[in-house]
Amino acid sequence: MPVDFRCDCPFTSALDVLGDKWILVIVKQMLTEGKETFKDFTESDEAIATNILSAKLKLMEKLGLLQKTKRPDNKKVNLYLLTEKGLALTPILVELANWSDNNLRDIHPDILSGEGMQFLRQDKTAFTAMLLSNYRKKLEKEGLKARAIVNLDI
Amino acid sequence: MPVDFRCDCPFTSALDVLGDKWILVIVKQMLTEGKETFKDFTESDEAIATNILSAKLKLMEKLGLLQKTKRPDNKKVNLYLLTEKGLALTPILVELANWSDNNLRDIHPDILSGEGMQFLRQDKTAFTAMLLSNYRKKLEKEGLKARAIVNLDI
DNA sequence: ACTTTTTACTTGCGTATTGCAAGTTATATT
DNA sequence: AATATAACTTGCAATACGCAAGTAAAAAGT
Repeated sequence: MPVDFRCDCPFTSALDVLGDKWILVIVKQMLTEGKETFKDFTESDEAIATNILSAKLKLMEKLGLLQKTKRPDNKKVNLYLLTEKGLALTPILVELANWSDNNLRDIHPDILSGEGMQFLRQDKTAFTAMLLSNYRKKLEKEGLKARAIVNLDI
Repeated sequence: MPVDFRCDCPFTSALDVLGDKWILVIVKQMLTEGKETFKDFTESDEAIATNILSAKLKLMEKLGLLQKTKRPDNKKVNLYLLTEKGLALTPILVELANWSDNNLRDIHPDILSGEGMQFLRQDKTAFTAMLLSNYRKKLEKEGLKARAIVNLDI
């Protein structure tokens, strides 16, 4: 699974890495739902299978999108945390959500329009900045406080 | 192939539709390389297989991302042209290219840095607007002029 | 101390998507 | 009328995805 690039186009190369059904969903869950452990991800709405989750987390670590660590007081639970390279995916996610909001409702009427989406509609840039700032705050606290939930009910 | 949605999350729903290796590449080729016929797509750098191309074009038409038409004087050649819903994907593509430009060079050093990418780096918004405006100009001419190339050598 | 639960996986197997090569049909060109 | 071109389809191999079950190590409960 070492990602082979089709050509030198920056658009296509991004899709060689991100063009699947799971990687960006996992980033979303970390960024907007505060998920950080293997268990967290398996309990999500999207219901990722454990074998795929395992493979994707490994790949994402290899790609440098996330880092695998542990809390000093717990040898069992692994923490998966976004790196800067992973955090840099935020604007892509925001554009994806924005596109769904504007263009997918005809074939999928139940798409959520919660507080988060309304914020996004008003100010995309501020929404992106908020997600990043929340996650960075969470990272700072990591190791001390057990959990700094970022859940926004998108 | 009727796209089934995993849940009601706008992020995830976008990926249910766009989360594959080809749809956004096809949109990119239309938007930045002036591709519009079946033949055009098969001749690309990315080398999409004809069976996959056929399936994806059908799906994209069904999703309303593109429209299939012909020129009045030619019954053989099909034209695939982006709709507004398809054009609305432009900001996503721009963010993808921008992410590659900034984060993928370590594992893929040959990523292009042409004129287009330099424009993108300087002003993402203006770059997006330029792509859209170029494509709309091309659409206007369609039917009269044979080809309004948008090729930017990204 | 020892039994149970929790977490983080792996393995096996079936299904779905992707990819290659070759073939087919209709239209256009010579 | 013969050849070439465009737009496909079909068959089959390879890869990715998905479910269910099982395992190992650490933590929690008694």
